[in-house]
Formats: sequence, structure tokens, C-alpha cells
Amino acid sequence: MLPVTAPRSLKEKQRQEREELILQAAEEVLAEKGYYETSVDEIASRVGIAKGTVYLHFPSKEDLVIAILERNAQKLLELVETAVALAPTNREKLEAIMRVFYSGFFDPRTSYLMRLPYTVVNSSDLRRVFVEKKGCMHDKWERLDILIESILEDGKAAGEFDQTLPTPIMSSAFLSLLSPRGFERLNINDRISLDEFATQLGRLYFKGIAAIQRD
Amino acid sequence: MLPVTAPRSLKEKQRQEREELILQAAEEVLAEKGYYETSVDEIASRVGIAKGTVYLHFPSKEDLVIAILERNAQKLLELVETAVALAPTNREKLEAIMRVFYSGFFDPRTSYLMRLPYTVVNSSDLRRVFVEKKGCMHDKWERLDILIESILEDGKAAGEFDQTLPTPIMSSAFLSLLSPRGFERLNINDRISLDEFATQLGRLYFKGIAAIQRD
Amino acid sequence: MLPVTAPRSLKEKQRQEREELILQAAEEVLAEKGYYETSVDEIASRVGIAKGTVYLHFPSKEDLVIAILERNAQKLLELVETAVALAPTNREKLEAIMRVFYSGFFDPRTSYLMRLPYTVVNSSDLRRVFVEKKGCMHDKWERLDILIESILEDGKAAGEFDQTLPTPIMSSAFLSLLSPRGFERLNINDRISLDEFATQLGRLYFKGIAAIQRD
Amino acid sequence: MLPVTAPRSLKEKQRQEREELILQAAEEVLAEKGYYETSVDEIASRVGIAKGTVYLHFPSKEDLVIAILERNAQKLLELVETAVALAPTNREKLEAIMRVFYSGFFDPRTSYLMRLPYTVVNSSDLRRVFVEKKGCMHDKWERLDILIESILEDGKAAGEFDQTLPTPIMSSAFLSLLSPRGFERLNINDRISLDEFATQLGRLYFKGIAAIQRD
DNA sequence: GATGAATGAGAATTCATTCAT
DNA sequence: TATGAATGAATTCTCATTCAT
Repeated sequence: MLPVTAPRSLKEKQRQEREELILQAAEEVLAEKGYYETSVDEIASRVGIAKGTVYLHFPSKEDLVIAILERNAQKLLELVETAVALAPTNREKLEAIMRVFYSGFFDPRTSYLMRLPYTVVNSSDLRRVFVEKKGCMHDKWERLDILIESILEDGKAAGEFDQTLPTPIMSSAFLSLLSPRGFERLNINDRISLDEFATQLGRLYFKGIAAIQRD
Repeated sequence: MLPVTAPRSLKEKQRQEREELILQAAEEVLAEKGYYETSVDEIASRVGIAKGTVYLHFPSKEDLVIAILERNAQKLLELVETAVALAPTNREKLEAIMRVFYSGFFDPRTSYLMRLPYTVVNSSDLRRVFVEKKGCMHDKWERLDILIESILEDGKAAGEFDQTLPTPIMSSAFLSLLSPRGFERLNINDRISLDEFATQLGRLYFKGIAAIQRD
Repeated sequence: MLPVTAPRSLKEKQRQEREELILQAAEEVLAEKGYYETSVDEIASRVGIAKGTVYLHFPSKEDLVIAILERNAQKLLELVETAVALAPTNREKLEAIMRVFYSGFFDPRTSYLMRLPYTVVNSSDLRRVFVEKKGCMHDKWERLDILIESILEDGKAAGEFDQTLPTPIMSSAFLSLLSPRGFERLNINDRISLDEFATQLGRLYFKGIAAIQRD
Repeated sequence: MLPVTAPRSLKEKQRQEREELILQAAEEVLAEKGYYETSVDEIASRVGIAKGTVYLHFPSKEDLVIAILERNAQKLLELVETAVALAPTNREKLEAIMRVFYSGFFDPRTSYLMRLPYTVVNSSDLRRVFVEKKGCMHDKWERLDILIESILEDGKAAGEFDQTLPTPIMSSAFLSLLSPRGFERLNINDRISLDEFATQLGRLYFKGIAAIQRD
């Protein structure tokens, strides 16, 4: 008997490959030019296909971007959860999250992966369009938030973290410190390795900048 | 001789007043809708003038926004410098900067004032257009950076701040913590006053989140 | 004192003239090509203006067509009502309506005026889009219907018209006979004057085609 | 020799069956949405085949519609000719035609059959595309016209119909009265049976609406 | 100066048709 | 033969910018 599913899964495979190419090209252009300066035409021509073909895969430009955001946010979340699961202490869990974000931001292979969701969530323009209006990535971002807060709470319970600091402040500050701008700012003048950066930033987050650490 | 300067300065005054109205309306719409969703038409109609009139004052939409950014960045810088000058210690100087930013972000009267420059600098989309391509606010942001770094260096020299942390990391982290998203995130669920927020964030920045602060 | 209203009304006049030109060009192209084969581009280029200018006057292609339909239906209704008011007997009122329709259809100066509304109401494609979905011309067509039925009822009461025929059938048949296709069919082979056509059709409507008119 | 014709005619049979399915699906969608709102995609998916398959049977969307129109016009003509052949008098012949049209329009099983040709012939938009440009249904419509005129002429010769009315006017009016809109208009408010409608309309056509039927 | 009508390049989206598989 | 992915011309609509009044 001939494999009936084969042709279907072949087609499906090709379809997915094509879709993957579109998503990648779109990520690329979006990262280069931003949402508003990116045209569907350009995405298509970068893949080497016609404009109409993009619309065979995604019903609209917005939906294409949402697909990228959801996918990347999902991947990001998985990386974070894995990293957290592997880290033994609460402090190391947080440091692991930092490393996931930063290495994601600056490794060209995964750059778009994380930069786009983070950028969209933290830019007011795109936030409005995608996050607030469409609820895009809402669940993923919430899970990330919950994860961080639970690490902080665990750390407090374990006496590792300062119980007098409100957890929301701690998590909010933590998310702020993850901004790719932080490392970009540095990289312009002072060449620094990502690892070094994450280490130092972790130290800062845990010990603060004060010299003598008595309250 | 006819009083040539008087009418001129009268005209000039009216001109400046009108320009001010345009800038204010533009700030308002930009804050509401973002750069790309804002049309010159809407700005003009909010001022109650014709679209063409906007172009008598600013050669392009981009230039109008640049004017706002430069102006607000300038004002912001002044506020920061004043606050810094008044604060006695280095830690208090940094805390003062935090307060300037946060109260600026969330006081409706000055909200646009600071949010816009900060947003633009920290969003990748607009950053590209205004900061990187046009060099917009470059000098102001550099001065802010220098100011912060000098405070940090002074603090290190005075033994207040940890000398083992690289100054660029410290300043970069400081700038990241200023993000308006930080406070927004909190305000959704946990109502917290701006003052409380700035105080706690300052504490976190200086002492870190660790429980027992011995290295 | 200068006439303050003058410049305004001048502008307004020009605006209306331009709008009139657009409406006329649109009527023309629509009559030539039909709704779906007509592009906004073609309308604009026939007026000798840019595409965008059309959108200064009408928010969408659909709205432009609706404006034409409403206007023409309105004008048509006025002509009908005037003609009816002037005709002494009920039979003459109905004949007057026939004349209004037919002379409207075939006088090149007013051709689009009536053909378009009648066509749209009686074509199933456009009916769906404009009449059913948008309620376009609904009120005008209803008034025409009421007018015709009241003439028929009056005629019945006066003993002029056959009281055994249901009024809705009579009015429906009357409206069917108004179809421009009726005259067009004739004009291809048999040249006939509009007046002659209307007269004969009136006779048919009143006396039927039977030779000896005893039931 | 292998049975060459048998498989061929089997294939041919399947081919024709499929073509029939396409035609039926197309009629259905066309009746629902109209020519311009109907996509080849929708037709194909209603048959459960791929879009490309439609093009194996018909060289273009237009040709598919032409096939439907020709076929339906043919069927309509046959029904009319049969009905005419069976009716004894000229008046009954005309009444039979009316019944064929009206029952065709409103019997869901044959609705598309007649409505489509009649609609296309009487709408100005589609008339242009199919009838005038392509000469679609031209011969059938002409035969119908000739049939009606010959009935009218026979009736006149037999003293049944008014000899002073021009035959073209009579036939043109007759065709106008067949419009499906006529019955639709009625059915909205006044529920009336098709039979009743045809009877009354026939009476109107023969005797007119006048009360006292002496000239 | 002030106006706002006009412009026209450019964007997103659709869909009949083709063609490699 | 059947498929359905790919195409790309065509369409509607937007909006920054210009310019005659």
C-alpha cells in the first residue's frame, strides 16, 4: 500500500518551510525597520516570493506580526522555564533568566526571537496595537511575571531575599533591567562580554551599588 | 524712523505662541496615538488651525517631532541638573533623578515632557528614525549619561558606591530602572504611590534585593 | 464692512462645483461600465483630478455611488410628484409618471439621472449591496410606491379603475412596465418616439391587449 | 482491439457529471452573491474540488457563467415552447409563458434556472459584459421574442388581440411584466400565491386596469 | 501669513489565472 | 487528471506635503 499520508505531509512540510521563510524574513525586516516602515512587499521580495503568497499564509500584515510575536514569546518562555528549572538557587534562577534574555538579544541567531516581543511589550506605540488591542502575548507575559514573582517569594521565604522590599517592585525592576537597551548602551563605547554584563548586572540587582552594605 | 523692531517682535511673539500651541497639541496626540498613528491633520485641527500652517512652523512632521523631543529632552535635562545640584549626597542625587523622571512620567502636566524622549530613545522603531538617523537628542542624552557617570564616580571616590562594579554597568542599569513601564506594570494591580515607588526602587538600586547584605 | 461670507461661500461654491463634476463623471462611467468595472481612478482621471481628491468629497467609492443614487432618486421623485400634481385625472397621472421615467431614461441629459436608481433597484446584484444592505433610496422608493398606490386607489374609488384587481398587483405591474429595457428592446429594430411609446404603453396598461373588451 | 470507446465514454461521463456539479454550484453561488462577489474559489470549494479543476472544464470565470446562462436560457426556452405548444388559445399561450417564468423564478428547484438569464438580460451591468460584449444568449432571446410576437400576431389575426397596438410594444410590455422583481415587491407585504399573481397579471395584461372596458 | 484643496506616491489586500507536481 | 500554491495586476484608500488664493 502506498503511503497515503506522505504526499499530504510533504505538501504540509513545504508549506511549513515556506511559512518559516516568511516568518524569518519578516522578523528580519521588522528588526531592521520597525513595524510601520516594513511593507508586505518588502517581506515578500526578501523571501523571493510574490506579495500575494504572503497572504496565503497570513490573513494580514498584523496577523503575520502577531504570529511572530506569539511564536517568539512562546520560545522565550520555554527557554526561561528551562533555565529556571535547571538553576539550583533562587538567585541563580534569576541570573539564568538574565542570561537567557541577554544572550537571546545579542546572539544574531536568536536576536529577533526575543528582541521583538520585549520591544513590543515595552514600546508604547506597538504595545497599544498588539498587546492592548489584540491581547497579543498576554498569557505568556503573565506567566513570565508569575514565574519571576514566585522565585522572588520563594527567595524571601528562604531568607535569601529582602523581605521588606515589595515583591512587585522587585519583579518590575528585574524586568526593567532586562531591557536590550541596557547592553546596547554599553556596547557602543565599552566593549563588554554578554556574560560579564549579565554577571555584573546580577550582582547589582542582588547587592545594589552601595559600597558598605549595612542599612 | 518707524518702530521696526516692535511690530516684528510682536509678530514674533505671536508666532512663538502659535508654535507653542502646535507643539503642545502634537505632544498630546503623539502621547495618545503614537508617531505613526498621528496625522498632521489631527494636530492642526486640535490647535484649531489649518494643516498648512503647521508647515509654516515646521518643515515636516518629522521635524515637528524632533522639535518636541529636543525641547522636552532639554527641559528634562534642566530638571535633572537642578535636582542634582540641590541634592547633598551622591545617593540623594541619584534618587532625585529618579524622582524627576517618575514624577514627570506620571504627572499629567508633564507626562509628555519626559515620556516622549524616554520612549523614543528606548523603543527600537522610533530610535532608528529619530535618534540614530537624525541624531536627535544625542547631545542631551550624552550629557545625562555623563552626569550620571560623574555622580557614580564621585560616589565611588567617596567610598559610597561599590568600586568593583563598572561604572557603565551602573549607569546603564540606572537608566533602565527609570523606564515608565516599570511603574505602569505596578499600577495595574498594586496601587502604589509614585513616592513610595521611587523610594523602594532607590533602595533596591543601592542595596539590592539580597537579604543579608554582606558579600 | 467687507462681505465676510463671500470668501466662504466662494470656496463653498467651488467645492460644490468640483463635487458636481465628480458626481457627473461618476454617473457617466457608472452608466458606461457598471459599478464593479468602474474604478475611482477612472472617475478621477475623467474629471481631470487626482484620485485623492475624490476622497476629499466622498469617504469611499460606495458612498460616492450612494450620493449619486440618493440625489437622482430624489430628483426623480420630485419630477414625478410635480408631474402627478399637474395631471388632472388619475389615468393622466399615471401616464405622466410613465413619461417622466421614459423621457428621463432616454434624454441623454437626464439619462443617468433615472436609469441608475431604477437599474440598481431592479438588478439583483446592486440591489443587495446598496438597497438591502445600506437602505439606499429606501424612503424615496417607498414614497413613489405610496404615491402610485394612492393614485390607483383614488381611481378605483372614482370608478375609473377596475376594483376587482388588487392594488399591489396593479402598482407592481406599473413599476415593471417602467423598465428602460422595455424601450431599449424596441429601439433596436423599430424606431419609435418616446412619446408614442409612452402613449401606447399607457393604453396597454389601461385597456389591455384584448380586442373586444368584455370580460 | 481494446475497448477504446468504452473507457472514453466512461471518462466522458464522469467528466460531464463533474461539469454538472460545477455548473450547479456556480448557479447557487451566483444566485446568492451575484457575479462580482462570487469567487472561483468559492465555487470550487462548494463542489469539493480544487480551483484549478474548474479551469479544466471552463477556460475562465466568464465562460463558466456563459455556459450557465446559455444552458439555462436553452432550458427556459424549451419549457416555454412546450407550454406554448400545449396551450390552445393565444391568450392561454401567453398566460402559460407567464406561469413558466414565475413558477421558475420562485420554485427553489428551478429558481437559478431562469432568474439568472432574465437578471443578466435585464441588468445593465451584466448585460454589457455578457449579452452585448459576448453575444451570450442572443439567439435564445431572439427566438423567445419571435415566439411571443408570433403569438401576438396570430392573436391579432384571429381577432383576439387589439390590432391597433403595435406588436413590438405588446411584446416588450409582456417581457417587462415577467420581471421577478414584480412578484418580489408583492411578497414583502402582501402574501400572494404565484398562481394568483400570474392570473391577475394575465388579466391586467389582457384587459388593462380600466374599469369600464369600452374604448 | 493662513488656508485647505489638491496631489500622488505608497500601502494593504484580493482574486482570476497559471503551472509544477 | 487533479491539485492548490504562486503569481501579480488591479483596486481601494491614506496622508505628508505643496501651493494658489
